[in-house]
Amino acid sequence: MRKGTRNLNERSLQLLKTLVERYISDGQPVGSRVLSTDSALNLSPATIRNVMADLEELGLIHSPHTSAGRVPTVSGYRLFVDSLLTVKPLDTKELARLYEGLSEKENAGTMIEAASRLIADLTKMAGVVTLPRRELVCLRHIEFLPLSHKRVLVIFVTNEQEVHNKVIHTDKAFGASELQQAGAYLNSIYCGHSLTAVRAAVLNELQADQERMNQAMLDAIKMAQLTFESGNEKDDYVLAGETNLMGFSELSDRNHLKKLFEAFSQKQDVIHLLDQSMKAEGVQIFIGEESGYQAFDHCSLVTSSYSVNDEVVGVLGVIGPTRMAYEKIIPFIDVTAKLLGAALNPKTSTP
Amino acid sequence: MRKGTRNLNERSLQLLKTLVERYISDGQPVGSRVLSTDSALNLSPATIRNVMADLEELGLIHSPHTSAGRVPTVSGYRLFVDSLLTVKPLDTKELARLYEGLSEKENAGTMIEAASRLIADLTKMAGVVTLPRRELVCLRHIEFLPLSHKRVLVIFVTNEQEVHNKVIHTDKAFGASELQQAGAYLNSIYCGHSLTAVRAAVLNELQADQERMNQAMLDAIKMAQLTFESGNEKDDYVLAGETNLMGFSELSDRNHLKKLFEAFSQKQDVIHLLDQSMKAEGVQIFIGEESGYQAFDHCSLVTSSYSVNDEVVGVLGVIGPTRMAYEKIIPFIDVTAKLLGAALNPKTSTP
DNA sequence: AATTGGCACTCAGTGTATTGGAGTGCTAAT
DNA sequence: ATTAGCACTCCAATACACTGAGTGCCAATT
Repeated sequence: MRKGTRNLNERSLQLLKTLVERYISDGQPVGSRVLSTDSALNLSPATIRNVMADLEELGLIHSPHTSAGRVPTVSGYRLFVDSLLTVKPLDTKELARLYEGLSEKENAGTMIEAASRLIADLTKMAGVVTLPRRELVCLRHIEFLPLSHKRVLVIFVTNEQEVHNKVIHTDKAFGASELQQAGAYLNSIYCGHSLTAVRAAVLNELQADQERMNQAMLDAIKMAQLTFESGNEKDDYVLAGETNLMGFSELSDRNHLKKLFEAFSQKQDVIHLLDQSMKAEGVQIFIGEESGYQAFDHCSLVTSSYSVNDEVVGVLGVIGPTRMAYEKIIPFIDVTAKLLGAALNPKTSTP
Repeated sequence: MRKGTRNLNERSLQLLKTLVERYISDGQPVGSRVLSTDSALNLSPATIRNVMADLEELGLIHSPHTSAGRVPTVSGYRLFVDSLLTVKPLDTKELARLYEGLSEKENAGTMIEAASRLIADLTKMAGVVTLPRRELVCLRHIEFLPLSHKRVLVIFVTNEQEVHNKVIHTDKAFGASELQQAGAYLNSIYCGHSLTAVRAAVLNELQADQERMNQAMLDAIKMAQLTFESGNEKDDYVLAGETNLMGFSELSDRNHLKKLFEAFSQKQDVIHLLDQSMKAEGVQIFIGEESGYQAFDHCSLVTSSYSVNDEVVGVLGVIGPTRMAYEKIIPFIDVTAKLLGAALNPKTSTP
């Protein structure tokens, strides 16, 4: 505490910065000697040791054991990322690959897949991209087909040229032609509206005075209600390059790896985490335990929401070890999100 | 070679059998001493050593190093599985869980998923189930929607209540009503036919004399041709419990594990392998390198095709380390395949 | 007061030697 | 044909010394 008075002056921050940079590039605990030559400060190792002792006391760095160098802690990384980092501009080759890879895709789904794959390939880590939020998507076509036992297969197409389907249970059995009529009716009034709007309108109709509607219209509305009721949107994401993570020595522990992959296949935790970063615009970073999920304890997650028409519709990101090249990854994710948003923009969609 | 004359008599087979059984249950190389007490043969360790030397010369077992016990080789496992194995009847609890888990499912897709999950959970290894072959599936409904740039979105539903969709590129631009007519036409003549039948019929129509058809019919046929042309059926499978494999020490090597998981996510090799076992009826087993795919070098794969109406439509199986309890897994997979086939039988499908 | 050189200390990692135990192969005896 | 006995091999564990990197602290220097 004696030296606590000069906590975090310019110089110690500079040293923390070079320490983190050095550790990120080497993966070895970095000692006072290398730091002395590595930093432009021209200080002797002894001085640096004093500073490092301070940084350690502040919980920014940490020594694996007595005679090892120092390693950044989560708080150390956090400080580095928040205030010390000098982002590197994106490599033009990478930019070109991104640009090329995100164009000329059939529909939103394949685009998302391409984005995830690109992130994984270019970062050599795992890429993840959520599907665009369904609420912001427009209904293009809806249709009902009869099944047995009062069940109906609903098929609906959105403006992203994505086909969704769902089985609903109705009160009574319908024939094919009745269902066709219902579909035609719903198409005529709801086509082009967003799914949220449709849901709201349908609820409204049901609660409103129903006398002006005939039975067929009422049935149609009821089926629409069943189709678009909430709980429907099991948000999903596309993951790519998980196997890249198996190469990192810091994730080599079998148990950690297992936890991580279990989280991937259960999806739930990942979705929660991604949902959080959907709230904020721009790049967000979760370092190590910050995420709050044990499975990601030794990972960092760099995400960015992506938008279509200035409206946030999804999130993409990269998952890797805490020791990752944030200064490159952050701008990379930022740009990728923007490119994906632009590529998804339905300027070329059918009228 | 001196003792080659008494290769593989009853006794040595008996010893091989207990050796394999012991190794499967313990995971430790088994030596002459344990084998002497374990087998009911009442032989001294020395005698057993002689026999083991023979077995080793035949390539059935192998010593990791001079002073370790013996471990079965691939051929050893093969012989064991083919002729020595005494299958254990299926645990009634497991049977009950299987039975329960495979009933009451919405459609084929969820059934397949349930099956895969059940296999993984009950064996503590990885479960894999292919989707039912599309050729044996009937067309129930087909429909076209216009997209921009002479592209058309095709949606078709099969008798399993599965919805498929595909984007096709047409020669000219169609309007919504034209496409609707085309769909109606195709529905009227091809509904209820298997997809292979439809493909064949469509090709036939195109090659036949086209004078009796009007332009609209011709367009419809052409679109059907584009929809069902081969290369369409990207066969797929559902994998569950991959993470279970990370617990096995014999697969702990990071490199092997990575290869294996890459194979899982690329799917291609797995599909080829499963395709092979589709040809044979009943249970098939690939042990270690037998599969021919490097990724599975240290794994065994126990599969069985499953049938609906006496027609093989898919394969299911379990992937685990070569050291697995074959005597339990084999009947388990056998039964699961039969139950899945029965559960998929569309006795309750819509008329 | 800040910086530095010097020094003792700690600790992971490595190499070497030793030992015990498990298991084998071979041979001679039964 | 089987077995007991014995020499041999190899792994695994243990102990020990030694090195090198890095630290903490103190006293000297600026």
